[in-house]
Amino acid sequence: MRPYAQVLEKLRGAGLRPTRLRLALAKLLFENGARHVTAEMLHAEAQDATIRVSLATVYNTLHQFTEAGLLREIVVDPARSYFDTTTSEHGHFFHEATGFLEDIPGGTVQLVEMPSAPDGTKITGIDVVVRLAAA
Amino acid sequence: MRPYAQVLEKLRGAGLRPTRLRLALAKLLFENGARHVTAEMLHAEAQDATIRVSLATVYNTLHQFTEAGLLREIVVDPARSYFDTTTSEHGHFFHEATGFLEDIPGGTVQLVEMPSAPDGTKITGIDVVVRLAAA
DNA sequence: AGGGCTCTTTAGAAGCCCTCTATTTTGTGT
DNA sequence: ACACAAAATAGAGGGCTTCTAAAGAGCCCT
Repeated sequence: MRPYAQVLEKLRGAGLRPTRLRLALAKLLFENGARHVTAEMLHAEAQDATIRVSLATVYNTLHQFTEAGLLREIVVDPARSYFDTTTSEHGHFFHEATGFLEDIPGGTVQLVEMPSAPDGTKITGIDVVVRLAAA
Repeated sequence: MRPYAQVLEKLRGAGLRPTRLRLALAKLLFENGARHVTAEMLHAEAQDATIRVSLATVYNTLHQFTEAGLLREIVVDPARSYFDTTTSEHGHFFHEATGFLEDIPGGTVQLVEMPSAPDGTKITGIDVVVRLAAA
């Protein structure tokens, strides 16, 4: 198999130099389905895959990917930042007890009415987070 | 005027001892209309009103009020926690550049369809945040 | 291919919110 | 008032994230 062809294209398309680490992290992120990761999770995963990378680089990379539109940052937990590999508009379930974050399945969560942005502003994103506890 | 009657009732109703600082902070919070404050903002305000209170107490108080249902915590910014004096379900505009948080006016933001909670969980809250940038 | 310039990566320190701890202060029921 | 329990405090400590300065890797041009 040609392991890096896809992610390589992805990085090129985003105008990011395809460095070794970016390729490796991109592979972890984008070749395992829809994912929601924290910096620490991704760092640990990289270690497990014997990719030597510093936590600072993981943060850098996540932010660069986010700016390039490959990731979307989801703010649900004051203590941690999550990054979502699905960048289109969609809602999330957040399990408060475990910190597990997942997409809301079954089509997009939609608002009855689009709120109109205050004067002098424009809407850059709409986040819908449904918080969950054990039943 | 009888300055503390209202907030006193509020604290009593929530089962919180009406201490001097709680009364003072509650007054700042609840007698100035709908508000969205961070711990630091409230602390600064208290100082300005010549209320000597430590930041730790402000945090304690905000959390106690939140648990008692007098406030609602809004997670919009990874760097800061906001507390909202309006506790009913409603959406927010968040001005990313300034950190200013406000209610979405004109009736409640509503979802087209209520998502069903995953097995073994129950919904504890739904947050809708509309992010804004300068037009 | 090699040189040089720029962009990346790194480790460690530092920053920022926020929480914890141990002590002092305040409120409350008797 | 008294004594007990709850609350407030200062300061240290913690966790996540960012910064800094130095080393390394990628890329373009000849």
